Amino acid sequence: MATTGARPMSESGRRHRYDARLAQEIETRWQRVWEERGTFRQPNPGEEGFVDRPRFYCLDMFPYPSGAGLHVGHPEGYTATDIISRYRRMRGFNVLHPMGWDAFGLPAEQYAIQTGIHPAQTTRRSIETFRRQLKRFGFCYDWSREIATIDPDYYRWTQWIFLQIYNAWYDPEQKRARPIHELEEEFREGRRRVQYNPDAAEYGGVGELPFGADAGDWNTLDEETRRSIIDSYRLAYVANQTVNWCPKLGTALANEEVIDGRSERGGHPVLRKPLRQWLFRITAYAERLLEGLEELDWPQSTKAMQAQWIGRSEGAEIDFPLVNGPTMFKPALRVFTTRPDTLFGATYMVVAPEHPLIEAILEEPPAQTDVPALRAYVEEARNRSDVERQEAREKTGVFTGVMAQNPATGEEIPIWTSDYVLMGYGHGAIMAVPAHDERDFEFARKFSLPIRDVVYPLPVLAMRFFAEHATEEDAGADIWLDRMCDFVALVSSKELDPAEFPRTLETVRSRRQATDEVTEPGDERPQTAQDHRGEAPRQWRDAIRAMGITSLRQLREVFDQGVFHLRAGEAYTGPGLLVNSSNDEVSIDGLGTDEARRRIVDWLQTQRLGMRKINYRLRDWLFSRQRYWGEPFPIVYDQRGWHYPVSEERLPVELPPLDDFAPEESDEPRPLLAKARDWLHTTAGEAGVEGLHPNTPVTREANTMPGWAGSCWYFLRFCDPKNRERFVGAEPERYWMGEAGVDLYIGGAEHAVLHLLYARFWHKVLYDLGHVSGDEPFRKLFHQGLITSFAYQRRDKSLVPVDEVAILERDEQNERIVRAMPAMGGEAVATLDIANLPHDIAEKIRQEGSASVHFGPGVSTGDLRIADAELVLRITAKMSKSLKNVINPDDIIDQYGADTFRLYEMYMGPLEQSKPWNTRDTQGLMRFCQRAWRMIIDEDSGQPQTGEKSDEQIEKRLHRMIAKVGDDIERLAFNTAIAAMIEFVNAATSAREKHGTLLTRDQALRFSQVLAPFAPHLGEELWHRLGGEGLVSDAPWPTYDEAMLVDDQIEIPVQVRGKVRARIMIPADADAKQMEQLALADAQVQRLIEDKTVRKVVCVPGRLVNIVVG
RNA sequence: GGGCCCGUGGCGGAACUGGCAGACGCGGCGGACUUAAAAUCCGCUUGGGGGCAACUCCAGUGUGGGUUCGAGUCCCACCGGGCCCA
Repeated sequence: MATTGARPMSESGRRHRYDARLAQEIETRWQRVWEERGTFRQPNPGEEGFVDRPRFYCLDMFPYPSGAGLHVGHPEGYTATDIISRYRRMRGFNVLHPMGWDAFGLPAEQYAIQTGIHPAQTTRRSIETFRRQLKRFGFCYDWSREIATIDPDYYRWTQWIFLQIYNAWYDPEQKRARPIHELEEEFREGRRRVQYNPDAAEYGGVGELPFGADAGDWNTLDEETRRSIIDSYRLAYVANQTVNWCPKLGTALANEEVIDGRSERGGHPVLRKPLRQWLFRITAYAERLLEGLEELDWPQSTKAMQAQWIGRSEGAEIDFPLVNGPTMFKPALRVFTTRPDTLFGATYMVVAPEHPLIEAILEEPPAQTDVPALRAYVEEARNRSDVERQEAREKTGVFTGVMAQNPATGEEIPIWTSDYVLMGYGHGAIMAVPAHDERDFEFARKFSLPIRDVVYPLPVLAMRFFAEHATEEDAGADIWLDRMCDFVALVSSKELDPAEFPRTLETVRSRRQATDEVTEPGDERPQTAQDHRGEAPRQWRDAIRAMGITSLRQLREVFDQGVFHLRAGEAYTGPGLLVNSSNDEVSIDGLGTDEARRRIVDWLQTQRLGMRKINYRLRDWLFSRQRYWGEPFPIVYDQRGWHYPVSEERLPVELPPLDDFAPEESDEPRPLLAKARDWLHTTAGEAGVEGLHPNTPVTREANTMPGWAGSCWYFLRFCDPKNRERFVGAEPERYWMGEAGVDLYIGGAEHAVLHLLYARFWHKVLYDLGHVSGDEPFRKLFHQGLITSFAYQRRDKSLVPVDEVAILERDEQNERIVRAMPAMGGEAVATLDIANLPHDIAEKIRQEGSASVHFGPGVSTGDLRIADAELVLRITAKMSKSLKNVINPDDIIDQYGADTFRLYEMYMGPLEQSKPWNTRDTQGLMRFCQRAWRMIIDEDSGQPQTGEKSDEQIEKRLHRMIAKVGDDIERLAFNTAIAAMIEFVNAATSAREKHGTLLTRDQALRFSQVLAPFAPHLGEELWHRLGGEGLVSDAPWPTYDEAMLVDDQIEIPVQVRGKVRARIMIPADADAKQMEQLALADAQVQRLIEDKTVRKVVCVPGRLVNIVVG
C-alpha cells in the first residue's frame, strides 16, 4: 500500500533538490537543534526564563501506547495541535503543549498473559516506539513534561486524588463536595440529623436502618453504625454490584465484552455475580455535570451525548402500600415514574428479579407465592445482562404472590417480577400502566393483566363524546360511523377544546343533513366539498373497522370499560387528556397530561404517598477491576472487613511484582493481585494506616483502578510534572488552567462520553475541595475525524482485503489489452486480454476505462485467477488488519518526509470530518514542498536566489496569504490555509517562469515564517539558508497591511433575474447607487434588458448587482 | 424505533454571515523541453449544444416541493450513508 504511485525520490541530477533524502536530512538536523536548544521548553511562572505573556494550553488526548505502534490516525490531531501551538508561540503566547502516555490497561496485560513478558516491560517498549515515531514528526512538545500514568511518581497522585474523593461527601444543600470530617462534626455536634444518606442507592437493602429514619444521637451510636452511616455519604464507597463474571478469564467484563452470555474473547461462559467493589458517587454531580455543559465550547453532538448519558428525567416517587408483604420488608413498595399522571391506570407492578423484595418474599413467602417458580425465574434472569434483557423479545415473568394497593384507586394490584425491569433504574420497581407504555402493554397482554385507558388523544376523546352523546338519529346503523368520523376529523383538524364538542357536534349534524339532501347527480359542488374533507374521516373510519367495532353500541362498551387502546392493539404513549382518573379526593379527568402530572403529584405529596423527584439515567461509576495492570487502591481492610485509607505520606502503594499474570479460573471472583500474598497480607504499621495499632493484621485492597483513572487528571500534572509535594503546584495550576481550563483539547469523538465525563467529575470534586481553580477542565474541545481507508465491497456488501483486488485499466494503444494494477498500489502486475475476461467486467472496462476486480490471493504476484474474478465497488472503511488497508506512518515518512506527511494529513479535508487515506495524493504535497524550495533555493548550488526589487503583485498576494493563513489557523481550517500557500507558491513560480521575477529575501523570509507551523523543518531550513536571525520557530508571525488586501477596482457579476449575465468593473468602495448606475450603463447589460422593464435592482456592495426585469 | 450529523466533477475537497458553484490537490488530456524517458514548466479538465474565434446558450450541488430579487447554504417531505441511544 505504501508504495502507491511513489517513485524513489532521491535520484535526480540536482544536488540540492528537495527530495526524500534531503527531507530526511533536514528533518533530523532541525529536530536535533530544537532538542539541544530546548526551543520548546516552556518554563512555569517563577522559573528561570519565564516571561509573562498570555497563556495558551493546547492539549492532545494522550495515547495508549499499543504494541502496534503509531497509526496514521494519531498524527492527525497531533499535527493540528502542533500547528496551532507553533502559531500561537509566534503570536507571542506562552504555550503549554505536552505529551504523555496512558499506559495502564488491558491490552498490555493480555499480551503479558500470552507471552509471559511483564506488562511493565512491554509497555515501556511501546512507549519508546511511540516517542520515537512522534519525534519524527517534529512536533513541538515540551518533552521535559512527559509523563506516563504507570510511573509510581504519577500514580501516587492518582491514589491521592482517590483518597480526596474517598474522604469527601456531597452536601446537597451547598451543592458541593465537602471533607467527610465536617459531616462527622455536624453529626457529633447535633447540627445535622443523623441518618443514612437518603441518596445512597446502595443502602436500600433488607435489615438496614430504614430509609430516612432518624438514627438518634450520634454520640450514643456504636462505632460500626457510625462507620456505616459515614460510609453511606462517601463519594467513593464499597457496594455489591452485579457484574459479568467470567470464571475462565478470571475477570469481570464490561457489557460490551459479553455476547450472548459468553465472553467476546474466547467465547467463555459468563455469570452474573454480585461483587463487592468500589464505586464513585458521580450521580451526586449529575445536575452540575449537565448544567456545566452549557458554558463549554464543545461540539454540539458531544454535549448532546453527555446530556443523554446523564439522562435527566422529571417524575415522581410513589409508595404503593403492600397488602400481604413480608414483615421484614418495608410496608410500601417505592417506584419512580416519569408518568405520574397515569397513576389511575396502574393495574399491576413489576420489580426487578434482583429487587430486595424478592429476597424477602423467598425468605417469608405468602401463601399465594409459587416459590419454586419464582426462585427458578430469579436464578435464570440473573445471568442475563442488562442489554439482553432490554432487547425486544417475548416478555417473561412470574407473579410474586404479593399484592399492593394503588394509592389513587385503592385497588389491590398484583406485583410481578420480570427481567424487563432493571435494578439499575429508579428503584428497580415500576408501576405498570399497560395502556400507556409499550413494554407494560406487551407484558399485560401476555399475562392477561388488565389494561385500562387513562389518557386519550383528542380524536379518541371526541369519539367517546360522540358515543356518549349520540342522539337516536346519530346512532342510525348507516349513519353513525360517517357522522362520528366527520366530527372527529373536524375536532382534530381544528384542535378544538372539549368544551366546544357539543356545539361542533351540532354543526356536523346540520352539515351532514345538508350534504345528504343535495347529493344528487349533476350537482358537483357538495361532492367536491365532501371529497375535500374526505381524507381524514376515512382514516378514522378505517381505524374503527380495523378494531372490529361494527356498531355504536359496541363502541360505547369499549369506552365504558376503558379498553380503547387494548382494542386498538397498542399502547398510547403520547400526550393527551386524562380520563377515568378520579377518586373521592382528587380528579384529574379532562386535564392535559402535563397539568395532570403536576396535580396528581401535589395530591400525593399532601397524602405523604409520593414526592416530586428528578431521576437520572447516569449510574454511579464502577471503579474496581480484577486486573493486575492498573493503579492499586490505597486502601486496606482489617479482619472485620472495615476499610482504612493508607496515609498520604505512605503513597504510592506500588504494584507488587508478579510473574504469573494468568487469571485464576474460579467461580468466586478473585482479583489478580490476590496472588501477591506477601504484599496482600501486611500490618497497619507496614501499610501506613493511622488509627490502628501498627501490629494489626490488615489485607490490602486487591482490586485495581480502571483504565480511566489516569486520564482523569493528567492535564493537571502536565502543568507541573515534577512536583514532589503536591499533585500540581498551586501557581502553575492557576496560570495554565485558569478558571476555564485547557484552552484547546483535541482528540477522538470515541471519548465523547466516558473519559470526558469522568475527568469533569474528578475536576469538580477537586474544585469543591479547593485543589484547583476552575470547575471545568476543558474549555474548548474539538474532535478530529477518523482517517479511513479504501476498501472493496462485493455485491452482497461483504468486504474483501485490499491485497486481493486489482484495478484493471484499458491500455491506451491497444484496446484489447488490459493492465492489472494492485489496488494497494504499485506497478502493473499483469496484462490480460479483454476477450478472456468475464462479460460484466469487460463491459465495464469498455464503458468506463477501468474496473475494480476481486481476484483473491495472488494479486501481488500477478497470479490472477480469471475464473474467480468478480466486480467490486470501492468504498471507504475503517483501517483494519483484516482488510489489509492499514498505513504505517514510518513508511510514509521514509518516502516523502515528515513535512509532506503533516501537510497531506492537514490538506485531506476539514479536521473534524472522517476522510479516506489515499497515498497517491501525498505526491501533490511533496510537489508543493519542492516548488516552495525551488522558489527560494537554487537546486544546483543550494544557495538562496532572491531578487532586489519586490514585485507589487507578489507582495500583495503575500499579504493576502498571511492574512488568510492566520485566520484559517484560528478556525482550525488547515486545509484551506494550505491551499492559500499553494496558490501563493504557484503564483510566484508562474511569475518567475514568465517574467523572471524573484522573491526578495524579505518576502522569502516571511513566506518561511508562514510555512513553518505546517512544515516546520522546511520552514526552518529556508529561514536558515536565507540567513534569518535565530530560528524561524522563535520568529514572530509576519504582519500584513490591511490596505494590501483590497483592490481599488473589483469585478463583480451582474445578474438578470438571478442569473449571471455580465461582469463589470466597479470601485471597491462603490455604494449601491453607484453600482446600479454602473451596471445599467454597461453595454452588455443594456443589450440584455433593452426590451424589458426594470422592476427592481438589488445591489450588494462589493458583491453583485441583480436586476429584476418584468 | 428515537436523537444528531452528512450527501457538491472520475477522486479528496472549496464556497465562513443566503450573493460569480467546483478554489486547491489527485487523476486524465494536450503542449514545451528531451535521442528517449523521468523530472520540470505551460495549457485544458461539471455535462450538453452552438460558433473560425475572443465567445455564447442550456442544464447542474441525492430526489420532490417551498421561502427569497437570488438557495449548495434556510424550511418541509422523501431517498441514501455515518455516529450515538434503544
